[in-house]
Amino acid sequence: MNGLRTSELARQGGINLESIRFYEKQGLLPKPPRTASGYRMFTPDAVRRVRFIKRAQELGFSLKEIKELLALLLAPDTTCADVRVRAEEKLRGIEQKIADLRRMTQTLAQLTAACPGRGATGDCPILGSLDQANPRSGSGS
Amino acid sequence: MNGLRTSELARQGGINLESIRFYEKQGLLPKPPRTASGYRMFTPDAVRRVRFIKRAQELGFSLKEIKELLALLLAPDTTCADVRVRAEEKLRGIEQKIADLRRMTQTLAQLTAACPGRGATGDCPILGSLDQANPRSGSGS
DNA sequence: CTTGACTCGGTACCTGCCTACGGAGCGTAC
DNA sequence: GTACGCTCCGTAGGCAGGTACCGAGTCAAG
Repeated sequence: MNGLRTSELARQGGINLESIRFYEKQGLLPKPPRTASGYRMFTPDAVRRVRFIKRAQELGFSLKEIKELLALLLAPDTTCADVRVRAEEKLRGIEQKIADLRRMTQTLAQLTAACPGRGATGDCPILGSLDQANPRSGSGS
Repeated sequence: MNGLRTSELARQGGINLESIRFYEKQGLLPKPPRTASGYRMFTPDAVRRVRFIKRAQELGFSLKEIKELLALLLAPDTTCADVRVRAEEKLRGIEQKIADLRRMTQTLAQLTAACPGRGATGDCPILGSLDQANPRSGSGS
């Protein structure tokens, strides 16, 4: 038999062996045929699949979303548009996250800039800001 | 007694009642004195503490880090510099996350731009890219 | 005194993504 | 034929940050 064993798929896919079984359980990898004694026999196709999953993860897709992408991929009547919609949604989601994080960095940057870097904590604008109920991250009205 | 009860602290702090007990267990809130029958009696100070936690969370600090911040805040010999170091570390961490996310959006944006939005999935650059082992997120060499 | 709202504590559950363990069976090299 | 390593499976654990449930006790009003 020339199918890949689990560990070989894990190696070629660059993930942990246990993750293979985990993905299979989650429905991300198709249940492969087995040898008479129950060993999984993966085709090289499975390596592509694993890499697909990894790449999609790197693009910010959750396993759940990747599962949907894979379902789309396999559905005969899926169009490119279906896929693009997912990508665009994800894009917007990530942009939203970036905006959130940027607000955080702005506030943090302002606070660290205002912090003299010495003296007691009582004068620290960072702690001071955190202690305010509703700080405007500067001198409020 | 004029101490706040748990639910009142939760309300004023803007968090769930159960979270109060959770934070206490995690060491984020000091164990408050109790009435004879075991009810927690919080001082108004606890409201500040809860809001501190919430604000720090909004700035991207994990509960673990917030606990450290609070410890700093309470240590008598903490200087402003100690606090600023934390804030700067967090700032760098968040900037790193932003950079990661931006790479994702760039790739996704390129892919969706390249996607015609119609036709079969076989032609879809998005799925195609995910299927590649080592895509350069554009037209490779 | 009873009712109803509140609180207590512990524990279990949740999402997301794995990772580890243990005991059994399989396969191959020597 | 046996020793070693790989594989099987189910289950448990772990991080983060809570949320939910339960039975029992408490408090204040009527």
